[in-house]
Amino acid sequence: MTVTSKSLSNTKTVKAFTVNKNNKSKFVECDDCSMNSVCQPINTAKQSLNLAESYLQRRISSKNSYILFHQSTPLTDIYAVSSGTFKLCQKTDDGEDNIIGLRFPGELIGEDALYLKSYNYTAVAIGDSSVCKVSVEQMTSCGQLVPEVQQNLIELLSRQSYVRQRNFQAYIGKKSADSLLAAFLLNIIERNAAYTGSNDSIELPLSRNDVANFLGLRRETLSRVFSKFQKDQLIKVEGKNIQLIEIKELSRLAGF
Amino acid sequence: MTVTSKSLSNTKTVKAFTVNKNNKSKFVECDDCSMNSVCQPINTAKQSLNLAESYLQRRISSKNSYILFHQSTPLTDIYAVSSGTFKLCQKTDDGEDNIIGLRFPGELIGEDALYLKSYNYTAVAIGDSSVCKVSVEQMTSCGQLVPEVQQNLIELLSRQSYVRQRNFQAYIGKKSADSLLAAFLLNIIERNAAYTGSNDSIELPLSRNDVANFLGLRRETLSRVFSKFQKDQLIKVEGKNIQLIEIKELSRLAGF
DNA sequence: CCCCAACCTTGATCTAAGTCAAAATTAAAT
DNA sequence: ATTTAATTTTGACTTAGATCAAGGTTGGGG
Repeated sequence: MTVTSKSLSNTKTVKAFTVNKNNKSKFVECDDCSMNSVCQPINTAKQSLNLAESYLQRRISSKNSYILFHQSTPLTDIYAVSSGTFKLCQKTDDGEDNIIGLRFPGELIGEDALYLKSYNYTAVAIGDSSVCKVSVEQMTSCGQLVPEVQQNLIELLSRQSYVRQRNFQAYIGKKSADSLLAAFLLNIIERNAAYTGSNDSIELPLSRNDVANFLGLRRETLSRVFSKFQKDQLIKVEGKNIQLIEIKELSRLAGF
Repeated sequence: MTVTSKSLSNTKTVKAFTVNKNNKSKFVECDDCSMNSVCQPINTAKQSLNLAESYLQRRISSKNSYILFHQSTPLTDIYAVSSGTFKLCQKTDDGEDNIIGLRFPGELIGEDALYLKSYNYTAVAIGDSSVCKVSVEQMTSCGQLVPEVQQNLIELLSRQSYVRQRNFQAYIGKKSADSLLAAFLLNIIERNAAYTGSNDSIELPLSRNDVANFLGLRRETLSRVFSKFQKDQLIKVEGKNIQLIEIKELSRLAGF
């Protein structure tokens, strides 16, 4: 069962660190986290492994604009967002910061550096956030002793492979502002659904500027599309909260 | 060294199946193939594993328009292109075929289905092509016996994670036809460089229509940009052959 | 070799997004 | 609470790409 999910570990999911749904800065449930496969307790016939002492640090908090790591520095850790949001940025030649990805609770950051051993973007917290952190070096040496660790890493990577492909598909070949925004809203709400418990609304921490940057639109254009979507009763916006009203129509616009 | 490349296997690379560089339909060198890590001979202290008999089939050839697998069918195999090109397509609601990816020699197809266990696009050969094929089920049972197989799968997935991220970055946030085409040309030539031996030209098997579809442009627009790039002496086009002349300028246009 | 079909290019208009400028709203700071 | 700064929205105009239409190429089959 090399590439099957839920390999061994009938051990219970770690829920000690999650708090209630009403709390604004709640943490994602471990069950809903992409890191899950490599940070559940591992009990084999021979030994029980204390992850915290081996390679795992849970729920490290960080303030707005905190930088997890810088572009072009050597890989040391991979992270999972446990609360808040992170943006992944690259500097362009003209010094502009380009947002090339977003990460929400339960999603990984930096795992794509496993191959080249160095990060190829800068990861920045948007608002108060927190992460769980896995030391690659330490996990690696663990993996040599405990095969289950390897198995779990395979699960993590194959799941992530799927997530990335899906993300790519969401945006490739889209050009119109309408379809881009529709795809964006559906994409981020889906990615946050397990965490927020809602599949039609989100508390969007990004500025319009950041969204426009990510989608490759001008902020004025994005603003107009937001206005149009509201006028046409496709979405409802209240401050940072965005609620989808006509999901069918938005899906059609997005080409899903 | 769980996630390090070149784990064990000091065994020689399989080169028996490659032919000379001048041959039009040559096969990619195994050294340059993403599948490499899982299809090299494995010799452990205890046993020598015959991959061909276990889970691997080499160089299965296919003609133009051959379909490797269909969207929404269960995962059975993952493939590496050994010659030719494949396009990954999804049907849109209005019946149109949407190209959401391309795969060149040495690249994987279908590995992103490991997580959900079903393919989420249709893979179609463009021109005469061939693939190497790994049976997931068989490899999986092998992995339970031979830990090196697991290790090799980790390498494969982490490398692929990087490749995908890079691919995503190439297109996200790009809107202008110039930057899209520049990014596309640089991207595909880079991805083919090891295979073709050239880092400034390519024999592009796709129709303009397919390229336009993939980039989300109209074929007329794409054609105009091609014309402009030629007029400005950025590229030279002769039939299916495209040669980059001003790589610096193209990189600037692409925002790299 | 010629014909037909598929593919590619070019031209003329139209439309959607970019640009520039200013007003309005929201957030931060004193 | 009031001022100031930052962000967002709206308007007028320009430009790049889409659309519609026609003319060229290329390539395979008789």
